[in-house]
Amino acid sequence: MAATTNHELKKVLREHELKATSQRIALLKLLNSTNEHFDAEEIYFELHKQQKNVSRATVYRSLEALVDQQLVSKLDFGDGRMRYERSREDDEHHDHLICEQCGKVIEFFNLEMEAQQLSVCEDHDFIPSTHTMYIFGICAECQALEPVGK
Amino acid sequence: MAATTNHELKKVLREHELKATSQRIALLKLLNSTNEHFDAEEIYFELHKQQKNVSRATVYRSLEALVDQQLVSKLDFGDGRMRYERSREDDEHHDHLICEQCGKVIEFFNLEMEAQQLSVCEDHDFIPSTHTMYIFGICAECQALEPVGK
DNA sequence: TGCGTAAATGAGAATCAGTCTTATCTTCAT
DNA sequence: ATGAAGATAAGACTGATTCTCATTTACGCA
Repeated sequence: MAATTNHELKKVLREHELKATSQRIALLKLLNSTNEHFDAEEIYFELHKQQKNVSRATVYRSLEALVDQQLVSKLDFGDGRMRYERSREDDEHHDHLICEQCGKVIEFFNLEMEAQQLSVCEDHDFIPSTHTMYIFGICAECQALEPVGK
Repeated sequence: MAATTNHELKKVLREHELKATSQRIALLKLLNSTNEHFDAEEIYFELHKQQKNVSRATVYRSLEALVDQQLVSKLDFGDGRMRYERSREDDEHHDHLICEQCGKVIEFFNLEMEAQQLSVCEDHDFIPSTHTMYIFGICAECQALEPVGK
């Protein structure tokens, strides 16, 4: 889903049985253009910077629809608001390292970890649908700035 | 931290540089007496059932203090409110399987998974402090009720 | 054991993310 | 081009959590 032109995005939306409104196109275009993990308010703000005066309610409703259709991923960093990122072409799930100092988000994928998760589910006769895995800590840059050496 | 008497709890609180107020003692005692994952409102309600008329603000503030001192763990199941559980004696971290049908929470611990997490952190020169790992899906009982066979 | 002070609490106002309502537009199949 | 289904704007509303501030309590010290 690397679509970036209005026409392509329109097509993508229709393929997912969503009406191709200008608001949704703007939203998808924004998320497709960045690797940032925006929250709803930031998305609202970014759209307004682009003269796309989408209402807050529409930001939330559109994000919900796009998440349902897996065109967008919803992330919960545990700080009380949800973040959103474009979903990746490959269906490859990735998880996140989150720096508690600077807020940077580092993505990673670890096959062995995914395998272990499946194994745990099997052990408990549990059918997994999704998972969230966030590791909080201090990133390399922040370690350099404020040596935690002690 | 298997303390359960008022005296023991008082000692535990003082060891963590927290004033041993009756509210905090009641709260700790409640969480130590169960394996439930209560949210703040449930805790507020449970305390009132026991004639401990702790205010909501105090429930939140005390929980925060206890979490800071690692006497209590805070869990984010992603449904808009935080849950709290007593922290475990052994430092053994456990993670959660959460049934999307009935809300049941199954705890698990997987050494290999923890090892993989450390390895990921090393790869990224990242110093981990905590992590959250929740697997959402359907538990065995709910599968039996509503066969997902399909 | 009584005191003073820093810390904690209660009550309710305030905040903040997110959802809902309703009247008004758009999209798009026909 | 047209109308029904679906989407939007604006702001009210909700529910969880935090804040404010006046009052109370814990506890180290005299």
